[in-house]
Amino acid sequence: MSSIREVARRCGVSVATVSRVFNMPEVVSQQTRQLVLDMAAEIGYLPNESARTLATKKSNMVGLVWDTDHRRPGWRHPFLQDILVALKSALSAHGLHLLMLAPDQNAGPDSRQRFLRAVHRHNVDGVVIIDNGSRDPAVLALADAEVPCVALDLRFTGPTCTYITSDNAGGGRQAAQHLIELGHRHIATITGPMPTWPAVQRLDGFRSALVSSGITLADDDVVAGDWYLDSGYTAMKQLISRAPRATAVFAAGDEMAVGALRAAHEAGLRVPDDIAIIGFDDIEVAALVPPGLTTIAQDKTGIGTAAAEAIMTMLQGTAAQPEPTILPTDLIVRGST
Amino acid sequence: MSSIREVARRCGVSVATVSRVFNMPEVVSQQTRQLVLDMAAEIGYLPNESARTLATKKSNMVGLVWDTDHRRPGWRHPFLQDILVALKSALSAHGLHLLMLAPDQNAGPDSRQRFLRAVHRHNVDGVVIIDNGSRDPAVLALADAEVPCVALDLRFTGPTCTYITSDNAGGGRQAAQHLIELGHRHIATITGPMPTWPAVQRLDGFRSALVSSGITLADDDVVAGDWYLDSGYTAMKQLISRAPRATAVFAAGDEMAVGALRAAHEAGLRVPDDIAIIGFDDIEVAALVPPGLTTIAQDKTGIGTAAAEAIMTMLQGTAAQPEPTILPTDLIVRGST
DNA sequence: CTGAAAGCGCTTACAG
DNA sequence: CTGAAAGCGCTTACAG
Repeated sequence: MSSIREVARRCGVSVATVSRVFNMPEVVSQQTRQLVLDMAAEIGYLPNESARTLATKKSNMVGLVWDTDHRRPGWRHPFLQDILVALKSALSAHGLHLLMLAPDQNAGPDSRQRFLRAVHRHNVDGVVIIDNGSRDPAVLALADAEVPCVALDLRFTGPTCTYITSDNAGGGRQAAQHLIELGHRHIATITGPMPTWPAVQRLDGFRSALVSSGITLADDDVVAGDWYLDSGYTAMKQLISRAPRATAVFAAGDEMAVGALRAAHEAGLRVPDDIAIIGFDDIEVAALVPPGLTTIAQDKTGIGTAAAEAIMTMLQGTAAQPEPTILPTDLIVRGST
Repeated sequence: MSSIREVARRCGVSVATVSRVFNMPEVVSQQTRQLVLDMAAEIGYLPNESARTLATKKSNMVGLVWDTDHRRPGWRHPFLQDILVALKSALSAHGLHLLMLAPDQNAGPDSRQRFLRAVHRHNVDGVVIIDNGSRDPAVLALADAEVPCVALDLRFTGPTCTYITSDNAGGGRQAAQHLIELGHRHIATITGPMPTWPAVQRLDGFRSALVSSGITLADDDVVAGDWYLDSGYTAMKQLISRAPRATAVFAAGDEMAVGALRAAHEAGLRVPDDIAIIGFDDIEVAALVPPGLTTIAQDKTGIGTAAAEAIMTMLQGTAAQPEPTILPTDLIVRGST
């Protein structure tokens, strides 16, 4: 790799000038600039980011924390790829790269420091956190640090933190309204794992919309799942066994809804005639499982893009931290309601 | 951030000694070592990776190239998350981080250099390439560079290159054998996009196993898809319209198989009684779509892990580049055959 | 086993 | 508009 010295030498200028050509081009004369640019292109000069980071304390890398909990190896995000694509392309348009942060080796596996250490060692400028619902203390520790953070689906606050989330309460409301409009009066729900924020919000919104229509959610008609398919299947079986049985079920996540669909099917119930089912997320399968899953769609691309924008505003360093972004959800009607 | 100087000062030793404690601990006296270690822990010293990279030319970062083609924004990997998890955790066990390489801003969007430049600027030690079937010249350019590369599902060769792939031909054979054992004699197939390597291999294996049993694949019974659901749907309609109609179909990817399933359903055909369908990949949906998709499973975790191991061997720099890894596939029988 | 010194490739006041 | 010089935080021969 040719260094800045090499191009300076060949151009007969100082390294400072070459540096300026790349960092504050307006300050160098048109003629010198062109000379340097041409020479750089000719010999394939590329600034060394490590050296630059060392000198400026800015790495142009944002850390990605995700899949954090070594005790939950099976955890999967329902639409990670969509988020990643949007996030990465929005960041790269501004010259930022994404570094997947691995827990620091020298911190213990349970150390609260294991991400923070990685953040500092690698000089990442900011971090994006994709929640996995585990309340990992090492993730929470990032909030206390002075590094800009944006969390997804996690109420992450602090002087340099903000978060992005779908309007989970609103989505829950949409689900309820849809079912009510279809004439359902006895409605049940399968919630997410209960202390988690999205699960709570979706339930709250759902319940409040029912209440507005004079419908109450019986305790027996609320069963918690864990977002995954099997839990939806089990929960649905439980709901089906009740008498009288609900005529509609809101599953707070599509995977669980698919499990519920299967349980209904096995019980010989027709969907939506005997029982209607509505999910949440709009994952790919939703359109594929017969009779097609009606669901509340999250704006997956919007989430990734908003995360990128939030982190970039914070890196600008101008304003205070950006307000949390709450993205609207969308009712997608398919065959299951 | 406290620097190496600070801990040296506090311990009354030279920075060289502190550096040795972290990089060649066996060479410093037990007593000094402990002193330094304690002090480092006390003041929270963390080596700065940028400075280290600058000095050693090794960054402990491996680049990830994926989703490379800006002209194909909709491209999705069927099991990216599984690969990522396995790759990341295997790498991080060795202190390596994954940097998602964004195309270099200053190369044109079509420049063959756009990944290579990012590789050099960021001093990544190696790169993992996840193929998207696009033959992006900027990806191919990585093969000519001197940086260690391992590609997934892409026959990537060169002095510092190797690749990982499932045994696509073997999987194709397994699919054929399964159908033959079930008594099928008139068999059709929906292939992947045709010049791509996995598509070709799967078809070759499939066809050769048929031939071994004295069955030939009629030209009309071979329809190409593009891996995605819709193409499977369309291809299946076409196959169904043939007379005589095949009694079994091998779709070379699960997404396409799901589309085929739908087409069969819409045509009023019972699966597997009227027509059997077998897929390839074993993605999550395979188990979810009724009647359950029989498929040839890829070892998703194995692929990620193998990629990590290959890159680490190359970084060791001892041997020549590692041999390509061909991972066995697995027949998973469900309801569709 | 340890230290002094040079060097990795850049940026940025400070002068001019 | 440009250059000389110091500094970013580390590693690594070279001596001892």
